[in-house]
Amino acid sequence: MNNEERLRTHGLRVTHTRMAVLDLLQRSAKALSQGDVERALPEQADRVTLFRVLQAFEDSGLAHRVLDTKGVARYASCAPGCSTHKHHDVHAHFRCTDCGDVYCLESVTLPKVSIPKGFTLKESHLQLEGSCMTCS
Amino acid sequence: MNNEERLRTHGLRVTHTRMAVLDLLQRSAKALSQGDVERALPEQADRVTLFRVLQAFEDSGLAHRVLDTKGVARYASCAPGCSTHKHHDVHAHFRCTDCGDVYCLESVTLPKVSIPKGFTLKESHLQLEGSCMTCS
DNA sequence: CAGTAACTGCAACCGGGTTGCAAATATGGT
DNA sequence: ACCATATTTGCAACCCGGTTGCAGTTACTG
Repeated sequence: MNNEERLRTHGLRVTHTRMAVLDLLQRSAKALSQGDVERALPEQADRVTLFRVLQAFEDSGLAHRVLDTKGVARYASCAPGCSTHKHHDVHAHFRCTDCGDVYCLESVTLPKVSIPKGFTLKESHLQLEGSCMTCS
Repeated sequence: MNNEERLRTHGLRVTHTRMAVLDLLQRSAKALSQGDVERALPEQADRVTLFRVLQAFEDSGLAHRVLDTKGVARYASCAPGCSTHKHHDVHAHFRCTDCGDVYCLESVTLPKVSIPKGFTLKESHLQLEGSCMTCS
């Protein structure tokens, strides 16, 4: 399935910006912030548009969102199985404390945990920190 | 050891604001944002001062910092064993997706994980999300 | 190819994080 | 108790990411 179909099947219209951003996310090994996307895009788009495009991607299940060490949102393209509000974002994330980059580690599986009563667990995220291959 | 000694042994001068903030953090079951502290404090202090107080607490090992679901920093008082830049912040954090509050779960232990080569692991954080006892 | 709903761009606002500097204050020595 | 000094505070100001409202533009439907 190409990106055009992918947008359509997630209920989004096909526009230049969306195609470009989706393409960018899929090529990237790291999760990208809105600023990263803004800089990487050939023709520049309004930052609000990029904000809404990334927001739409997350809502529709095309991308998932992680916070970097600074608390800034970064986006990475989802596995094909994800759909609207049903993310399968069950992998760990590695945040480099030197460059701030975020990588998705598909290989690391999440542990089962038991939590105190009164709390209802919906999701768990494992965040690893250290140096990435280029910084260490 | 009382809070005054605690400040001194961590190399910080004893001031009204610091005493108040430290007291506040220790009484709270949740991690507090700078805004939370600002609102909770009896006599109001400048937001920059609070920012620096919390920063100093983190640097000196009096408190540790977690990001909430919005990426905003929240602080919780450390275990007595923590010292300058040597945090023992090895517990999991529970973030309530309804009210945004963050709780430290001392009971949940972190799993050992193996990461891809090229990466150097320094810290790991387990973030749990769901509803807290008051929201669920 | 016309109508409509969706998307974009702009201006503007918000709040957290951060710095530089001058005034106030905690601490150690006399 | 007082002085000198290094630390801490308050203020003004700035940056940046996130967010909204609205008017103009564009993608899809029939």
